[in-house]
Amino acid sequence: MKTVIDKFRDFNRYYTRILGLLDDHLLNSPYSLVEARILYEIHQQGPVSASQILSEVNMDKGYLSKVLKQFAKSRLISKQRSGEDARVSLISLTAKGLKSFHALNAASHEQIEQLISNLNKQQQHQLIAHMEGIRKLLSVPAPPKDS
Amino acid sequence: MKTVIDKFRDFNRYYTRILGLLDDHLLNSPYSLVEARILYEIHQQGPVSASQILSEVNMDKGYLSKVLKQFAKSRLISKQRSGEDARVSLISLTAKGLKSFHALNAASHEQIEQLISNLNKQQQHQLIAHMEGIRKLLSVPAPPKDS
DNA sequence: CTGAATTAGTTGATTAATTCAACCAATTAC
DNA sequence: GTAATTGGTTGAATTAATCAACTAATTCAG
Repeated sequence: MKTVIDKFRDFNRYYTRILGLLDDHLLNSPYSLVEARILYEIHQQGPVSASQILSEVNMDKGYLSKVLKQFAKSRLISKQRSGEDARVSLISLTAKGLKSFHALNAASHEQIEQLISNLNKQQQHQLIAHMEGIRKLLSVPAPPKDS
Repeated sequence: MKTVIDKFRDFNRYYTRILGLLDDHLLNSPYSLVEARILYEIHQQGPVSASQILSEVNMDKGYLSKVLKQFAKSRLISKQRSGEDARVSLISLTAKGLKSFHALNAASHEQIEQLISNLNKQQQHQLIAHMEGIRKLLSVPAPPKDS
């Protein structure tokens, strides 16, 4: 009999594949998965510092710096020095960057739409309920020590 | 209000991160995520051909060939020509490969254990139920055309 | 049967992705 | 004020991944 942990790992393999499929299709765009994710974060968080992005995305800061440099070079983002702390640059999407983001977004949206196209409304909501259930459970805090 | 698709994508970002965390920790091993996955498939499927692995894992066949070559060089796997079809090699783990696999496996197991350590039995089963629910829903087939 | 097309897998060349440590400049802590 | 820390950049190096060309074995079509 499979243990809870085995089943968890089964799901991880399964979902890795789902995510992989989505990426592949998304890759009619010139952006890699992480680039897309970075664009997303910049879009989401308005003017944002590199370290704020890092705290969301979990990657090497040197690498992020290079990706951002590329983005700046191709005019997807603009940087503005923070008044509060002159070390940090606040990054925003340019109009061009926003456009790229929207294109990516639409492609990704379409992929998911495809994926759930066979589900009726009720099933779709069940699906989301499962996802939210997982998140909730995986963020259950440790019980307080009764010291 | 967020749509079903938006929520689905939220979950994808969330779960990407979960998977990323697991990988990172797994990477006290000398193996990359895909290498680990390949070892897993060889272990799982007994003597297996490269193309069978490809059908599970979804990667470039040239790249897989190189990874397998490395594995062979470091004596993790052995190849044996298939009697049925002389083009295919059937791949198995050597004793050394099995040992490496077990080490990886134990590390991965431990990670998950950690992740669910705050959950009681009932919550753990809920978690698995959610995962299985997702799998089931995402494999709902298209309705037959009533032609 | 015979030649054309397909399939399994390999290889070399090339590009893309990622890491790493050293580093500068600004800020905070002592 | 000086030391330590933080935000970010850079160059060098390594690793990962792609791609097309290729060999050899197999299948398919006539």
